[in-house]
Amino acid sequence: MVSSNQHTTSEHSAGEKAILDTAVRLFSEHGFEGVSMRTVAREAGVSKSNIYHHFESKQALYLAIIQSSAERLSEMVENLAEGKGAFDARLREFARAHLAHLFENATTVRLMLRELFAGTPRLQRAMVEQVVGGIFERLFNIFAKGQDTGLLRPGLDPGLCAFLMLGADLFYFQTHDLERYPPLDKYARPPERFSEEMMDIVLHGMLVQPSQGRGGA
Amino acid sequence: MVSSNQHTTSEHSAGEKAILDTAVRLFSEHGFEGVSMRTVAREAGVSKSNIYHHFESKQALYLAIIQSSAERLSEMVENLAEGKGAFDARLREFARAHLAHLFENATTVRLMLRELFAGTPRLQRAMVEQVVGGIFERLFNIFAKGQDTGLLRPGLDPGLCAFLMLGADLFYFQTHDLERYPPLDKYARPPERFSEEMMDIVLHGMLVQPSQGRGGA
DNA sequence: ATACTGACCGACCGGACGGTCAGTCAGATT
DNA sequence: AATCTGACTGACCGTCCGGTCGGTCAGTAT
Repeated sequence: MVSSNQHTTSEHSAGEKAILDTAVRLFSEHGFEGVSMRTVAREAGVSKSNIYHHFESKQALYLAIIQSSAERLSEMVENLAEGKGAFDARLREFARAHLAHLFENATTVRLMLRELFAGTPRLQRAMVEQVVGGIFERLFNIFAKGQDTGLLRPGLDPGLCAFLMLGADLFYFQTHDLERYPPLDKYARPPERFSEEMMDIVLHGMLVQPSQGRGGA
Repeated sequence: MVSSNQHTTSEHSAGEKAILDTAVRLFSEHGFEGVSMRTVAREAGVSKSNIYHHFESKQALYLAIIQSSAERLSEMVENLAEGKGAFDARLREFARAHLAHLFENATTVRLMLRELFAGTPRLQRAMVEQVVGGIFERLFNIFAKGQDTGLLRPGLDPGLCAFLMLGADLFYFQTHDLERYPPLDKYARPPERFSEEMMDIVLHGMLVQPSQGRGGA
């Protein structure tokens, strides 16, 4: 009675949770082929057989992790940055929140990127439809609306604008670990500064009337 | 006498070349852990023992491929785009040539990106120093010179400008295969058009006096 | 002719792989 | 008390892994 709250609140036993947590970490670090079921079992503190009790196969375990990661990311995109403020302020806030979101969920994001860039076509398609497409179209709509209201340069493709913004964030995330090696270390900057300066460049190319944004030295 | 030109011209036997060609293809597609020596041998049309006759270990084979790929990429960067033309024209040409270069050496580039983003710190460092750093600093110098001559907005960091340009190209290269899936397929464009429009956006944000570049509208 | 070399091969090794299975055990159901 | 269920385990299977070894064979130098 005292501790019988497991199946009502979580649907996962303690072992299953340990398996999932360990697997998402290992798969995101070493990829599908780079992780053995024995390693997952050892690091999760359970037997290998126990994993097969909860998941049909290694593929099934991987799929479960990918899907739960995708759902988690999709949910978090909902709270990124919506209607408030001026056009450029909204965009800046979106970029800042998106980049912060990437680093806060680094493990999950790395797993998704790995699958996106090197996974099976089947999963790539699912991932684009369920996760990437959503983020992209959300940003696309902001740009399209900005163009309707005359704030975005008429000749530009809102899709390309969205692509550049998301790409800059993702590429910064991907390369962030490489900044410690020379000669790149001289040019390193923390995420917040990157987001600010990146949007400074991008926006002044996109806006009809480039407002200085932040004071500008 | 008739066909004794092998060790003088290439230093590689036919078998070794087949091994190298096959291995670079397989490793770039499936990564180090995703490729077995048996597979390399079978697809190269040689025995597994033959690979070990030419290379000490799987690691050694992988390293040889990474290094030769790095050298090949470094060489090709030499011929990218140097001094001729106006500031913005040079940058546009650099971006166009760089992107074309990525697609022409897709296999090699994919291998390098894999190692850069998910490899061992040891190799990451070497790669940054020998390959990435060179490309980056070359582009950095173009921007720095442009700032000295008053063509680049004074407040901007040339390093960030170089990062954004290279990042846009590389991110486009990475995501190019994903453009066929909805909803991204609606926004797809060929590399040449991407390079043009991307530079249009980026340059108008970077230049003090944005010259229209190519005719506009 | 002899000796040597480098490219190449088939058979084999110990170990790790993904996966299976019979069975234990605690706790809820009857 | 008997039964059932789901979490969990250790021992085991066949396969594939990276790597080794003894040996063949064509070409070359002596």
